[in-house]
Amino acid sequence: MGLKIYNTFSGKKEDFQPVDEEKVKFYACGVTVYDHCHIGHARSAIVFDTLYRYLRAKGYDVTYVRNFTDIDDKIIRKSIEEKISWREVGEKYIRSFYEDMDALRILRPTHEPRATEHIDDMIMLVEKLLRKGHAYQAGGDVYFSIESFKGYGQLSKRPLDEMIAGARVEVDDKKKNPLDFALWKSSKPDEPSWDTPFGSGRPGWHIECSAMSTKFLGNPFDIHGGGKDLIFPHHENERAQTEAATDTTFVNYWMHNGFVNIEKEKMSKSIGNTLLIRDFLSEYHPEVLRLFFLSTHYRSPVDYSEKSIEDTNSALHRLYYTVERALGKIKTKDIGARPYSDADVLEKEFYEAMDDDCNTALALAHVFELSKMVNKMVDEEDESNIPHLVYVNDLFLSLANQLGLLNDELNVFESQEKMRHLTREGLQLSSLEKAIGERTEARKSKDYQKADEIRKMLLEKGIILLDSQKGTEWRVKNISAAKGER
RNA sequence: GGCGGCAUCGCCAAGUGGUAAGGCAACGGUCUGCAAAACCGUUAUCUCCGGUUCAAAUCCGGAUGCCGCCUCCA
Repeated sequence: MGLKIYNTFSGKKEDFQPVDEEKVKFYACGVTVYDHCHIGHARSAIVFDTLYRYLRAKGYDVTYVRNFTDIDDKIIRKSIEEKISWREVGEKYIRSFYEDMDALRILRPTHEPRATEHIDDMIMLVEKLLRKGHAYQAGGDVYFSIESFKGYGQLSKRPLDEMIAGARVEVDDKKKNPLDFALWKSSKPDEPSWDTPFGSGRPGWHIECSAMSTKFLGNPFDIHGGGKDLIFPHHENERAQTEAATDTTFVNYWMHNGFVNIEKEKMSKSIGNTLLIRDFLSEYHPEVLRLFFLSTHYRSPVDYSEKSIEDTNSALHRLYYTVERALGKIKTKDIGARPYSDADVLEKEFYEAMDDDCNTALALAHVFELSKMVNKMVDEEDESNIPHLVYVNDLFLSLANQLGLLNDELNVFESQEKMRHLTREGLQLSSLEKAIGERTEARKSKDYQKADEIRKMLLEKGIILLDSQKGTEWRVKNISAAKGER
């Protein structure tokens, strides 16, 4: 089994061959810390988190670097708005970022450098580019000369002359070529700046990723990832300046994830339809978002809609209940597992799917089939198959975990949702329990009319009652289903 | 204007040459005092036209319709 990765550079799926046989060096573009993260950031983080988990599961020693851009025009603007220093802006939103990412169970990368911690590395890189004639100074700024790098445009596949002709490029007299981009910018008097041999100022946007990826991973390194929008100009420019400076390949595999639309519309600040991760999490369990994104191939656009999220929510519940049922049947931890070949087939297919450019949608299909297999075994009368059940359930859980799913105990998963629901409906847990108690009494005395009234009354508040030998439990009714009835 | 992508069951979504995964929803059945959950069963020939091939959702050409990027953006 070999991993294949779709490489944006070649436009093809390629066999993955790391520079070092055992190791993978992986860089993903992080965020600019000037605001809370939205679900588009979440998608990128989840996609590359999944890749990170999978590479590790395959036995690679992975060095994963994800940066923070903590100096930039937007941060400066925000610091004026919020009347705090630009450093405080960065601190504030880095904290926010971690809260969101931790909630989503995004694993921490190996290194998370901040741009301003590596100003010296950037200065060295700019100096090198000046020395080699790939950059020039103009009015306090330093620009990269794209004509000095013959491969410019190869990543984004744009013919140079047409890009200039297309001419939505800002005209700037200081630049020799309109497509030249800033490596270093002079600062205005009240802006943050660093002293350098080529004048005081602050870094251009692209230079940080070149400097930090090279520092932590060397050249070339294996995988560079980010959102599709970063292909041009960010990654094109990173590539140009790094390869021009080092005369070696910068990156072997470029990976880009697709965008998130909301209700069929592009999510953007100007339309005002951005959905923050924290707002999503106040309504749903974090794994709902992960399962939702993993249900679509990472390179395709995905349309966020309330219905899709509700569907995903139902699907996730099903997986959780499968585990509950299995554990209920297994009861004790002491039962040994006995291999089951039908499950092994699904495991193999799971890995084949993941090997095929991280086809998580297909991999998930196999997880659902395992879920079905577990449920079937739970329903079997014959207890002699329990060791098989133990085996299949373990496999089911481990593959789900590998995708970052089913991390919680069911009661934790459910209780969060129940509390959110009670709050939304303005219900007290105690009064709910009282009503359930009354119904239990009514059922005991065979007063089914009263019992049904209570069931119906609670159903109107989105609460489903489940009677079993163990007593009556309650669950939150799927919201979209509830809406259909009202 | 340039570059690129997409069109598969009611909805979401895999599938790049051999007669279509999975999820959600729906319906029938088992179970239940009634329900729910779970399980079993049922529900598609892949936008249209033409071509290549023994064979195409999958390759080629064309049409139509969506969308993204080219400017900060995950």
